[in-house]
Amino acid sequence: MLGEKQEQCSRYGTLASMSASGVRARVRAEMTEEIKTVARRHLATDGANLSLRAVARDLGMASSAVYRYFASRDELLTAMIIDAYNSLGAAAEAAAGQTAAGQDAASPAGAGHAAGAGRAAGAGRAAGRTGLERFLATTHAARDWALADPHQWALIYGSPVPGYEAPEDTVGPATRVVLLIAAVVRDAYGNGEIDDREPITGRYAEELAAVGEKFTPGAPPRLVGTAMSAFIHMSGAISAELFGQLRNSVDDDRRGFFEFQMRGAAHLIGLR
Amino acid sequence: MLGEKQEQCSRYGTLASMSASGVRARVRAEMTEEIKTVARRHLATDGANLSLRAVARDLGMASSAVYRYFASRDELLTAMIIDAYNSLGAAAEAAAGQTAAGQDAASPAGAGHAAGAGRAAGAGRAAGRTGLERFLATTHAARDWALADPHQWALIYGSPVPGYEAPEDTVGPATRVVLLIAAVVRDAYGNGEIDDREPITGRYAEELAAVGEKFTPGAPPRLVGTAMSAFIHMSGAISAELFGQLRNSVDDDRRGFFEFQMRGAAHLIGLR
DNA sequence: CTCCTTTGTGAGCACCGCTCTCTATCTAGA
DNA sequence: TCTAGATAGAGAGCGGTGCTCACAAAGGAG
Repeated sequence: MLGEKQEQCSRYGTLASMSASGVRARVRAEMTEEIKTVARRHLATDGANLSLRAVARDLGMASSAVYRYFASRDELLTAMIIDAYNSLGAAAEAAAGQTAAGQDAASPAGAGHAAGAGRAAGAGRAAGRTGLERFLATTHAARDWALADPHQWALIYGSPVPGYEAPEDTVGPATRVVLLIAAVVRDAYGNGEIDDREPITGRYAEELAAVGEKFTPGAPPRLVGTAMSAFIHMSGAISAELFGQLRNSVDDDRRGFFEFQMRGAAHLIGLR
Repeated sequence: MLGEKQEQCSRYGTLASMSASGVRARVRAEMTEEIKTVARRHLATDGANLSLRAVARDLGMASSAVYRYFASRDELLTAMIIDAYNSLGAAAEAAAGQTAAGQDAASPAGAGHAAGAGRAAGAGRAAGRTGLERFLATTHAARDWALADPHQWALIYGSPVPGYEAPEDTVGPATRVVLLIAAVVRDAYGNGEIDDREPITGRYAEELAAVGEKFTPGAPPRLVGTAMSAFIHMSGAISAELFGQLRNSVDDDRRGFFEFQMRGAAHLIGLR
C-alpha cells in the first residue's frame, strides 16, 4: 500500500519530484486513486465513453485540475485498464489457488513481464484438486468477474479505443490470466494428467515453443498452443455472452453453456 | 438493386412517403448510400467514434441535412452494422459454397430471421468437399474479412456502443454467419461425417434443442452446441488477433495458429 | 524567511450531437 | 397548367466534450 504510492508519483509526476516530501506524494496518490474510483463508477453506469469533465464535476473540482494527475483521457483509461487487468488476474488466481506472490499491482514497472512469469511458474499445485477442476474454477472466476462488471470487461477485451495503442505498462497485467491458465495446464502436465503424444507442426509451433520456453518452461508447444486456445475460447465465450451474442439462443442456462464450452476447451488441452 | 431502394425509403422516410415518386425515392436512396460510404471510410481511418459532422463536411453539406436521412448517429451506426453483418455473411457463405438465395440485404424487414433460417437450411452440399474443409474455408473467410476491415469487425463483434441496444433490424443479419456454420455442420451430419454418440445434459441442452429445432431441424442438440461453441471460438480468435491479444506471442504465423484453433473446434464438433 | 515547485481555477478554443426555423425546390393532384 | 403540400437543405444555436493557457494560492526546501 505504501510502497505503491512512490511508484504512482514517479509515473505521473514530473521527473524532478522524486525527492519530494512524503506527505505531498501521499495526498497525490490518494487524489489519483479517488479520481480513478469516481471514473470507475462513471464507467459502470455510462459505459466506455468516459467524460473527464463529469468526473471532475463529481469530485467538485475544475476539469482542468484533473490534468494535473492524468495527462489525457487516454492516460486515465490506461490506468483503469491496468487496474482491471490486475483485478481480473487476482480473481482468477484466487480461484486457481495460486499463492500469488506478486499480489496486486505491486510488481515494479518494466519488470512486470518477468515477475508475472515467475509467479505463474513458481506456484504449486492446489490441494486435492485435479487440473480440470482448477481450469474450470479459473474460467468460471473470470466469467463471474466479467458478469459483475461488464464495462470493465469491455474495457480490456472489447474493441480497443480508437487510436488507442496499448502502452507498455499494460502488457504485463494483460498477460496475467493467460499465463495463469498456462500455469494450471503445466501443473497438470507435471502431475502426469496430460499426455502429449501428437506434436504440432507449422511456423506458429516454433513461436509457441519460444513462448513456452520463456513463460512456462517444461511445457511442450502443443500444450502452450492449446492453453492459449482455451484462453481465447474463454474470452470469446464471455464476450459473446456479455455483448449480446447469445440472445434468443441461450437465455436461461448461460453458466451451463459456458461450462460446456470450457469442458470442450479442456478436452482439447488433454485435461479430463 | 432497384427493389432495395423502396425498402430504404420505407425505413428512413416518413410514413406518408410510400406513394412518393420513383425518382425522389431513388435519389434519396443514392444519398443514403453515399452517406454510408463516406461514413464507412471515416470508420476505417478514425475508428469507432464516428463524427456525423465530419461526414457531412466531406459530403459538402450542412450537418443538419444528414438528419434527413438518419435520425441520429446511432441510427447511422445501426445501418452500418447491418451492412457489416451482411457483408461478412456474404463472404462466409461464398466460402462455404452456399447458394445464398437471399443474397445481400434484400430480405424483407421483419422476416429476416425466417428468411435466414430458410436460406441456411435449404442450401445443399458443396461439390466434393468434406465438412471439415467447408468449415475451415468458412472460418478463414471470416478471418480474412475481418483482417481486411478491422474496424467493421470491431463494430459488430467488439464491445457494443455505450447505451446502444441492438435494434430489431440487426438480429437477422447478426445470426447469418452462426446459422451458416450450423448449416455446414448439419450438412456434414447428414452426410454421415459426424457421429453423435455422447448427448449433452443440462438446462442449456433444452435451449439448444429448441434453437436447433427452429433453425437447423434434424440436428441433435450436441451438434447445435458444438457449432455455436465453434462460432464463439472463431469470433474470439479473430477478436484476439485484431485487438492485439496475440502480441509478443504469435506474431508471424497467425493464420496457422488460427487454423490450429479452428481444427480444434472442428474436432470438438466431431468433424475430422 | 525566501524561493520555487505544486496544485487548483476559470476563461477560452475547436469540436461534437442534436434541434429549430426558414427557404428553395419539386412532386401530386385538381 | 397551376397550386398546395411534402421534401431537402442551410444556418444559427444549445449544451456538452477534450484540452490549453495564464494566473493565483499554498506548501515544502534551502
